[in-house]
Amino acid sequence: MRLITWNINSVRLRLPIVLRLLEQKQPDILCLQETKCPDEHFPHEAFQAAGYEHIHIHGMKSYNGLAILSKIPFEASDIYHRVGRQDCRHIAVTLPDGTELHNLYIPAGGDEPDPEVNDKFAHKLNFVDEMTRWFADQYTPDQKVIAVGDFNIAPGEHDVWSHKQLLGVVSHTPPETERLAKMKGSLDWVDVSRHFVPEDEKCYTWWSYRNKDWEKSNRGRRLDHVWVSPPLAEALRGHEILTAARNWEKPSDHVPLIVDFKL
DNA sequence: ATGGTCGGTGTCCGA
Repeated sequence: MRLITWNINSVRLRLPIVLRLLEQKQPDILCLQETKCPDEHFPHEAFQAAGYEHIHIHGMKSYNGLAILSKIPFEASDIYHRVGRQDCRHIAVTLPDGTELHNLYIPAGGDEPDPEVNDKFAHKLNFVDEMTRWFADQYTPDQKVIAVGDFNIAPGEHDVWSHKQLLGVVSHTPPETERLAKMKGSLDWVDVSRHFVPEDEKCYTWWSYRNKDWEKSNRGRRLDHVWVSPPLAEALRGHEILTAARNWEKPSDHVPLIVDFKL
């Protein structure tokens, strides 16, 4: 089974390159974040024509929004974590073998890393705390669970281009990385990118739009993640960060993260 | 130390 996660920052604007990804990489399941599209405007037909018959979406006007597109049938869940807001940041489906797949878009958190003065940062921390509690309550580590998405946190020293320079920058601050570590403990999750890429090797999935020469300066961050519960770790077969997609026409600032399983 | 660019929407907000 091939699974891809990608923050595409508008599904309507990005439709041509999403179809290109499907054509090139032929995933069984594609999880999208930041679709920025109300459900009634979601381009179902284009994805169904590409072979992705099974679609679960949760979108809204202008912001946020998620989609799971699949060749494999699934049962859509009606669980959504909103954490005090009307945001669309969490959807889930159950696969035929019972594996539960969660697609997450954790809040970015604004600029100021102080929950006292910045509501968006407070919301981000609360969101991670709530997901941590919920995963621990909902599951035990022997169950098959996958969590993917744009977590908007680069947890490790080598998940950012400069650990020292980003310690005070939202996405890599200790309150965020400590909370994400707790969330990782909620189900003894395996961080799939670090399962395949050594801990001391730089690894990024996002490069800012503000840096035109993103490839040369390479000031990236690893904000996108695939986590699996322990029983699925032995099924992992491969992993690719499709950095080339950052140079596709009208690119997203995130690139696809591809994971292969033998199930 | 600062500002740099996107997308959706509506003349700004969120990333």
